[in-house]
Amino acid sequence: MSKGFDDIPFFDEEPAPRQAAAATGGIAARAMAARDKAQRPDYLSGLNPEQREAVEALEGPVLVLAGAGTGKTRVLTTRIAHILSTGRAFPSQILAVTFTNKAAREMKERIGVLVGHAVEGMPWLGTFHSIGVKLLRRHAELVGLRSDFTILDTDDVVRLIKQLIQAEGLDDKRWPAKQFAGMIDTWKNKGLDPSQIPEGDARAFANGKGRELYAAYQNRLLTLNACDFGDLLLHPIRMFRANPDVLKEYHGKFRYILVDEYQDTNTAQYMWLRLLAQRPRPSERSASAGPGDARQGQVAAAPDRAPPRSGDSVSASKQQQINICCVGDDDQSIYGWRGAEVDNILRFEKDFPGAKVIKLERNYRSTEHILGAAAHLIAHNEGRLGKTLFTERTNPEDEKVHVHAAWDSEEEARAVGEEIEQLQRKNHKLNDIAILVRASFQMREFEDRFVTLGLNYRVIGGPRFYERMEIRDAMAYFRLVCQPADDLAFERIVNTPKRGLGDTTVRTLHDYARARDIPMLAAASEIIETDELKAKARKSLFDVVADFRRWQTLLETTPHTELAEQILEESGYTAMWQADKSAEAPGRLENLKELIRSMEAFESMRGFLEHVALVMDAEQNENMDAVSIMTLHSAKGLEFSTVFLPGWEEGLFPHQRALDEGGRSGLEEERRLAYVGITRAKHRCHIWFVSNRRIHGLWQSTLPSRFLDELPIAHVEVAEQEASYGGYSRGYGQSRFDKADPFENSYQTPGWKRAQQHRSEATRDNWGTRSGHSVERIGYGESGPRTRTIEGELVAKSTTAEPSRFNVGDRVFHIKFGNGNIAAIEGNKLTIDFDRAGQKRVLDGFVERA
DNA sequence: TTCATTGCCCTTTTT
DNA sequence: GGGCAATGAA
Repeated sequence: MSKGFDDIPFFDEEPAPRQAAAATGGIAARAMAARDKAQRPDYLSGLNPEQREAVEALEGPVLVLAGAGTGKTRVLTTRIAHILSTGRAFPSQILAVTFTNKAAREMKERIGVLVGHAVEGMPWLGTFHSIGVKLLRRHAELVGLRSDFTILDTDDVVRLIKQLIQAEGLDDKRWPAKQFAGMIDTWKNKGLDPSQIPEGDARAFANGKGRELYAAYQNRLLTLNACDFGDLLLHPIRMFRANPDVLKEYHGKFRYILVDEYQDTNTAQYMWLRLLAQRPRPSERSASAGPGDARQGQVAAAPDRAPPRSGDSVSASKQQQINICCVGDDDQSIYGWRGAEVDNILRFEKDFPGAKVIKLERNYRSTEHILGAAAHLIAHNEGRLGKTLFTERTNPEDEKVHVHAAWDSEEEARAVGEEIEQLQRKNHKLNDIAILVRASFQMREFEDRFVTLGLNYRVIGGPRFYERMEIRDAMAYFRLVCQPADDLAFERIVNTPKRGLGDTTVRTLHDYARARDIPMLAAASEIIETDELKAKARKSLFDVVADFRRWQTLLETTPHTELAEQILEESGYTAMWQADKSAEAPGRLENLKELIRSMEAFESMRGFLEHVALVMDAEQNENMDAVSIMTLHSAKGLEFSTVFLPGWEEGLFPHQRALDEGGRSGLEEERRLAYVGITRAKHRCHIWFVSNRRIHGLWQSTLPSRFLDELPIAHVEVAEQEASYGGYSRGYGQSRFDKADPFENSYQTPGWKRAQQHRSEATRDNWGTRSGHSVERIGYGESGPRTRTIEGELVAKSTTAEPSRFNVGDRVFHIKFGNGNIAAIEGNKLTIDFDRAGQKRVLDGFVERA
């Protein structure tokens, strides 16, 4: 974020009079408002005072800082309902943006419940991208597109960039297209045109040709009449800047702007919102020439494509205020790595002078232990707006947050599995249970275990339906029928199924098309009239062209699902998979059927294609009772009765790369992620760490996460686990937890001191960013689950220690698993075949001779 | 064109 | 260690 941004006034120095909004609603509206004041409508009655304030503060900018589980969505939806039912705006005058389709869908449903039919008329409720598409379809020509432009997904983009890299005569090995796609994405998140990217960035790629390559990419997109996801935001920004009259039209249109998850907005989204929420000063010349923009130095009108901007000053007649309301939680900002600017939320009051800030701190989700743990953890972050969640529901029965240690990830998975089975026996629904991991590779172990146990699970956020090869192939056919200029689609399927149109043919065709500046399909229909291709290829291509011509004519006459089926049939695509005898072929055919089925819900093939471009996920069956396994990132916004948080180890969580690349702020984002994880839990939260984890195929001894140190002892209980605390020799029957202070004395033992030393050395060596860290460790040494974490670490070292006092075959007793025979010994780790509990790995400190 | 070998990556992910 | 993608040989 550039400096000097702060002092750019967001609104006119003198905001329009507040009553303006109500006045435009007319007398009826005012009367309705008055009536509503007198007798509160139902929908307001269930709100707490802060929520109500957030709902009723309809005029002027509002920032709602909504902590986890404080009824954020409720406030948003009720606010919209309130605006509508008090007659302050028509549904079409409300702009409500979310980040995900899921959030948009949910909002729509919930507003529907509150106000009934009116939601149908809320055309501007959607994701940033879907609203961007809507704007662009209307004004495509202003940015050099036609309104039937296609939206490319990341896969298309990478393929396209690869072509460009090769066209530049560069080595596509040395300069991976994927990497460059990522760079473009980053630039676009920041709202940067090719001319505006930092010199260093531009030089870093493709022998210094980064900027040229980016520009070439943008040109290619225009030729293809296509957009990538970033363009869905940037084109509208360009369009508004270059066409103040169009912007003015929308200023007149949107009375109320609502933004969900404001902490996740990136710079481009911020600029987009700013344009829409800001009314230009009367004296100000066209928007793109404003001093603010010059200083910002970001998106300018595309010089060669955009029409000349009018020099007219904007006539700012007396207009009603645009009322923006942003809802978010700075503590849940976890998408910094993909361009989100927490700053946007931290800076809100400066951006929107006179903004009302409302904090929602009353939590309706979690027990006080869970909240206490989460709050204490997140308090270690600096630069927060500072909220403290509280709950009024206290229950002595509530469990503390559990911290468990395990020897390795396998044991971790096994123990979690057991715990889930126990919950299941107590009639807990699996749907209420989630395992939230830091990185997706952690999922595998749990999946394996659950398969063995026969425990239902669902992985959320895996490879998506629309990303599957067969679906993308089929979609490419449909796209090409609807949009003959879609060269990427053409190249994808021209030889799928195999038609003998290999690289050489496609290359020839490609060159032909480029030379004449026409789409490849058009080039194909020309080239088959010439003798540039060999007879065989020409015949094949002739058939392809004929097919597409036929399908295009059918587009208007045949029902789209029927046509889709026909296309897959006639192209030989279905036949291709039918002939395939590999294991996944039947599944793919099934997916294709599913694809056709899902088209039924749409009016036309075009409508369907648009949906798929924007909504990459397909609904999955929620009917099954199953444990959810997902990453912490995808868990945001969800809640579960019981949450397992495995893998709290240094290097994994916080992730090493976050520390290396993000430094202090990287660490803080990791901590927010931990906060998000804990606050997903309603009743039970189990945190795990292991002593050994396999990373990149190598077993590594790991240290417990520093986040464990940052949990408050008052709300945390370190669970007694059969393994992993092996060095911890204490008699059975006298639990540590029988004592008032379970950690009594333990931090004075030589073992603890040794471990602490080891630990601080390790951390000093590995993390320069930790220099100031000891300050953060509240209560280190006096309280906190230090002992156990340390013991867990000691175990890792103790494997090579003295020989075990047991021998293979010994009969032993374990307090939890009962009697068994030792099957194997590795250091102090025993593998024991228990009579009743089966084979377990246990540390020898926990068994005695039977 | 297909299969096999080799090499490379390995945090998080929406649209 | 393993999965995937690209390359090279048959």
